[in-house]
Amino acid sequence: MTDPRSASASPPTSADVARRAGVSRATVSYVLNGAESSARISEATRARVHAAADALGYVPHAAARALRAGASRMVLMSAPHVPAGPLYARFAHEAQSALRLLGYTVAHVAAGAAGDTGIPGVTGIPGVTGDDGGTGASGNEDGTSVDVRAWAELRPAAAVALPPTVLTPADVTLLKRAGTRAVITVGPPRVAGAHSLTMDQREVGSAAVAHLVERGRRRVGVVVPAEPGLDAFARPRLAGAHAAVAEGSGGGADVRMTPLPLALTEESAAALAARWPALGLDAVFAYNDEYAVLLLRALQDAGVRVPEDVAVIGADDLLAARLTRPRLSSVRVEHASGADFAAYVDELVRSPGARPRRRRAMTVSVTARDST
Amino acid sequence: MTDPRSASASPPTSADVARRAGVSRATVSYVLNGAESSARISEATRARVHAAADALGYVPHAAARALRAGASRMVLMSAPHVPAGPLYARFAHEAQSALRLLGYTVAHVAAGAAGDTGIPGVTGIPGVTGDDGGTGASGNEDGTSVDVRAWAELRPAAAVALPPTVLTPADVTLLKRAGTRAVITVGPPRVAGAHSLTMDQREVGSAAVAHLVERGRRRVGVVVPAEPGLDAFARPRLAGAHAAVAEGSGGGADVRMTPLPLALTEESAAALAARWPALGLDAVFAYNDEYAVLLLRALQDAGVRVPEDVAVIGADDLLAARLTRPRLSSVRVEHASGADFAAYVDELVRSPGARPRRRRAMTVSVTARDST
DNA sequence: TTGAAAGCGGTACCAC
DNA sequence: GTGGTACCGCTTTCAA
Repeated sequence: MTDPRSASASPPTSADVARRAGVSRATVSYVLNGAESSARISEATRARVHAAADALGYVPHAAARALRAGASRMVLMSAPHVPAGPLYARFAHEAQSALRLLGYTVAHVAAGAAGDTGIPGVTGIPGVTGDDGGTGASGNEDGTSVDVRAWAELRPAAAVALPPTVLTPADVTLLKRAGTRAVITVGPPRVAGAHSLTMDQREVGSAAVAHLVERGRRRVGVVVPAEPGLDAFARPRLAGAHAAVAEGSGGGADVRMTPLPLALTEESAAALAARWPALGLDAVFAYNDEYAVLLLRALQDAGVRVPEDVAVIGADDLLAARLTRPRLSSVRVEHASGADFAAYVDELVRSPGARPRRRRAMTVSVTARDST
Repeated sequence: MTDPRSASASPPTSADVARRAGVSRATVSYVLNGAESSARISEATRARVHAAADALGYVPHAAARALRAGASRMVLMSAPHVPAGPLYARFAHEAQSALRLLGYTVAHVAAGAAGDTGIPGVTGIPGVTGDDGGTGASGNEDGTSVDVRAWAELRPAAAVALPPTVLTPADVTLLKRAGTRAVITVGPPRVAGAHSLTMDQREVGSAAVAHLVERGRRRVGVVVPAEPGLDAFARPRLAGAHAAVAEGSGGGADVRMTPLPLALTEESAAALAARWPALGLDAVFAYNDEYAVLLLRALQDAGVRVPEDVAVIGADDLLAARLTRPRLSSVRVEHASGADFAAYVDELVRSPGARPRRRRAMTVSVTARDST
């Protein structure tokens, strides 16, 4: 039971516990951390210490411990700027659980715009940043974003940049310099001095277009979300679509590609559908099942027949793709399991000397249904 | 420019910077924190310090600073166990940005199952936890979950429990005892010694059922997701539905309520639709637009007419609700803005003495379309 | 079996 | 204008 007069006084320290138990701080540390190395503490003493700690509601101070230990067991992962898709969220969550099982404390921290560096006294409120008269706020004129400084200050064991976050080589250098044992980027395969888990969204575009070409389509529209936050995914998917035709996966057939900006609103979809005949397309890859469903509906309302007039394929294989008529074909994305990822991180933390490597973290396949 | 021979050596400390700049650690601290109180440092010295810090890639150690300062500017927020909905994600993200603007470092940490306490040496790997022979792992027989201990160890300025996370009174006590200035629960209005932002999902159920009753429906089915992770939202929504009829919002009309378990799969929906006639319902509130779309489709495939035979209403007003035929009515949920929330947190941190209060963080309204 | 003491990296008070 | 220096809370030798 925690002491009733809770809130007020300052948090109990190990010294408080020691005093209450009538022992030294060292003994408290031994008992509470309970490693085999300190098995030589009398049962009675241990009981007294535990009782005192409980009574006081003692919780060790992570910062003090980390400071003393020199290394933390914290894994920092970037939090997505935008509401991410469900499969993506699942991956992040799985990874988090698996890492905790390995003894790491996982924290998702925003990788967003500048602001502050977490300094107790100095807030990021506009107007405060200019007052140090030096050569600029805090150095880092070389492109290192402020967020990464905040990360480095936390001295994590590992730092994981999930898309759409990107790390510059300078970011990686800074983190490593700060003792981060594993710096990992997940996403596009650009190396940067960091280890990486490739999750190349281009493959999604390639697979979609390859499928359409296989089905005999030659004039392919590619929906590009107007929503800015999706760029990090959308651009590579479009690029992959282009790459597919460049490599001539259609057996040398000459395929025409048309990017189609589309916002996630009915109006936008209706507008696109209205000018559809003029576009002269016989297929469309819609970035995502969500966009695909929206477009499909608008096309049908405009009298365009799917798949007769135009083949439609989405991606991510969401439930929504199975609920339309016709049922939507989709590029299914299979992520590496969170457990695998966690093991990878752990391995890297243990042997930080290892040369940066790349691993595939994603495989794609086409689920063909009735819309193509 | 950061030093090329990056990775190897241990991270530079302020002492390293001092040595390189030929000054004392105190001076380094003054220059780098650049408060007006230290305006009496010569311009030349400041330049030398900055240059040294840059050259070394120096980043202050957050733990050391927090230790010294006694208080951190960290806000801990629970990360959802399950992929949360988009509006919810938006709220979380907005809050995060706004808090950063106020000078806080926000970290989302999992509030999941037990495991470890982040202790450097001791992992949570099965088999390691039993070896301290005491009265149990680390005390806490009173229900305080392990996660909260991990939170408390980090000595955050504020702790925010987002649904579906719940905090017990013991959790709250522990956190406050650890110096957390603001402990806030967002979600169901149970107070617990903590401040709270009520976001009562029951209102969603009430609004939906009230709408259906108003439309003259009397035998109402309520879809309850079979997915376990959604309980925290689903249960209160169902409860709210019941409450609506109990309070007789239908003007004393006697309304029958039937819970309908449904998994987010076509099979499950088809099965439910198959036994629909036997259920004798004239309306259904489907938890969510996602479930509503799924059910709507299955009902239509089974020959049930919407809204003639049965009125269907969803919730969350997702885009999907506007893409079905008929278009789906939905309970729209309006969250408090992230900025408001951030301001609330900040206020609480500044005046931790304040008595626990409740605030509404959500308002609901029905968007009537063609399905009811 | 237990205690004393030296730091981990930063900050800030008080001298010089 | 700058440099000592005493902490913050915890871990971990080394003695006793």
